[in-house]
Amino acid sequence: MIDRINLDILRCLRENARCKASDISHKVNLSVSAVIERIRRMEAAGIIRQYTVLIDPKQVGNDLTALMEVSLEHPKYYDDLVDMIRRHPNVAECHYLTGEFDFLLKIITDSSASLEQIHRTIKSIPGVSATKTHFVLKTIKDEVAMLPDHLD
Amino acid sequence: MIDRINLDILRCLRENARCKASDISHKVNLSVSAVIERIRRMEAAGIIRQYTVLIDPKQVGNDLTALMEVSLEHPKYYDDLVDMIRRHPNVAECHYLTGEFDFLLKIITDSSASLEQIHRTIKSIPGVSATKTHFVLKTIKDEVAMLPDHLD
DNA sequence: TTTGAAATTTTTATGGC
DNA sequence: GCCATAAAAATTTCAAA
Repeated sequence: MIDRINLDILRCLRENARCKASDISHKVNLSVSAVIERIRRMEAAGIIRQYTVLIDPKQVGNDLTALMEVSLEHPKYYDDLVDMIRRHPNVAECHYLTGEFDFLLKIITDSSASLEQIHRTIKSIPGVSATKTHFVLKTIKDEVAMLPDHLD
Repeated sequence: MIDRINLDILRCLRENARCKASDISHKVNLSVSAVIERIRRMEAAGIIRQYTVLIDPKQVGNDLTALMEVSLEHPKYYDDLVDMIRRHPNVAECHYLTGEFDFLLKIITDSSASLEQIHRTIKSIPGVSATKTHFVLKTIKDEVAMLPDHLD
């Protein structure tokens, strides 16, 4: 399914999800119909999950990013915590991890006052035994769609 | 610039960056022309940074995610490290932080063998004094375009 | 799976409010 | 800023290889 051509198509779409099938067809040397057919297949197979837009956080009033380490005192609290996290509008990412803390959350908000509020909310989730917050001073890199390089 | 209407437009585009301007125009009760004009303005202003695609990592052979804490022994190594990180194909995110380590990297790759190689590469970057790696057991949440809720 | 061409839909351009 | 229309361009469909 993922051959050299589909990888090139994905690269085009990653760079600009709104690019025209005719542009892609030139780059991959295939007809427009074939390109569209391949894209449809990748959508149906779930390889392409979603077309989306990257927004400048600062211009929509989200000027503050923080990473928060969260630990649970017992795994029985896992499901409830996950539910809360999924619903929280300021949690952009949440990963369950190996190591000395259990979760790492990326929090995006507009002010330190708001972060303080969020921090308090998370600390009060049942089972949360410890948190540690790191402010993001600068985001060096932030890529969303990683593609393998081993087919090149 | 970011009023209620533009926020609704961004919500549509976030859900599906390829959705038709006519669909958006129905949802926000505006003409197709007005919708397109507002989108063009947000592109020009840099509010809309990029249209992109979310890809299922597993289906393209990226089955392993890790978070790596990295510390520098001296700030003079900052620029070179940043250059290396930006060019590294398996580093999806890199944030410069406050706290007891300096950077947090998100690494996406296909195997633990490959992660071991990447880990060695990063440890050998000049100035890197310490690293600590956390395996991602499960990604609970991963949103790319956060929008403010205070205009609702 | 790919292609090419017709049918349909969308986008762009423009003039007026 | 917004709208409506017309022209241009894109996508979808479909028969055929």
